[in-house]
Amino acid sequence: KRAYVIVQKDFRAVMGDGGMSGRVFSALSFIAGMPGITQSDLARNLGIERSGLVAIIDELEAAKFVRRLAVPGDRRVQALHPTAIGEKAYAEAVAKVQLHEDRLLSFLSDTEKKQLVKLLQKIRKSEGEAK
Amino acid sequence: KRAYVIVQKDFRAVMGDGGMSGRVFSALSFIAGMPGITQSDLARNLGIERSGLVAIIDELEAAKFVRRLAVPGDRRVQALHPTAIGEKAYAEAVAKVQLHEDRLLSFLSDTEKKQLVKLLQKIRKSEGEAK
DNA sequence: TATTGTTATACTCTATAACTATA
DNA sequence: TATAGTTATAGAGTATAACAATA
Repeated sequence: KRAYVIVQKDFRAVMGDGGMSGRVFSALSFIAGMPGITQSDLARNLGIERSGLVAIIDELEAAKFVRRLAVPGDRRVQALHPTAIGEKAYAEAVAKVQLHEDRLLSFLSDTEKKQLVKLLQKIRKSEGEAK
Repeated sequence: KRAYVIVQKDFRAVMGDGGMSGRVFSALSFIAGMPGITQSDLARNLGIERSGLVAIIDELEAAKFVRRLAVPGDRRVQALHPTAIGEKAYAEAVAKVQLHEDRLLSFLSDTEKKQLVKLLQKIRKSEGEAK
């Protein structure tokens, strides 16, 4: 059962060498998938504190991957939108991660891959329910 | 496929609330399983640097869970051995982790659990091979 | 020369607390 | 009062570089 620990390390390593750090990639992933998300909501989605997210967004904004846009209705919030450059960079990062994933899972059959994904998604879905 | 990220977080959280930190638990796990292992070998097994291991062993020794013992043949090395207290604490920690794991996987059937473990072990085994 | 354990130091990631401006 | 974004600060965890003792 301790295999999990090893697997965790694998994936952290795989994510790590994409030029983009894991946390930045994750943030960009959410912003690309949910344009207009606020920083607070994004922090909740990422499971980190709002304060920690600031540096990540600063980095993404400095790289011109993301813009902070004012929202008409509520002047407190700043909606996060991916730029064209950001979307391109994200697509490239996804491709890289995909490559590593494929290599890592190359010795599993398609059926096994599907099984694995199904099982992990089941675990993930139950996440919120467990008290 | 992004389910992995979520799952990683789950397991880190699960490991984290055992009173013992994840890295200390992992170290104790290896020492209990391979009594007499040297610090350098243990660091290699854990995938961290020798320097970082010192604090962990200091902590385990302060808690009387582990002893550093001189080795007759080579006066540079210090063999790590679990104490009776350490072995008891380890067994209890394992039980705690097991409980959380069971809870987390409670909605999977036995067959599914076996499948999952088999798949993850396959990934783990290939780890060293990938270049 | 190489290796073991160690210290010192710096960097990354994250959390907590406090602040501001809005609501 | 409550919330969004921010700053400052501190704590883990890890890595690198250097050192003394030993091989």
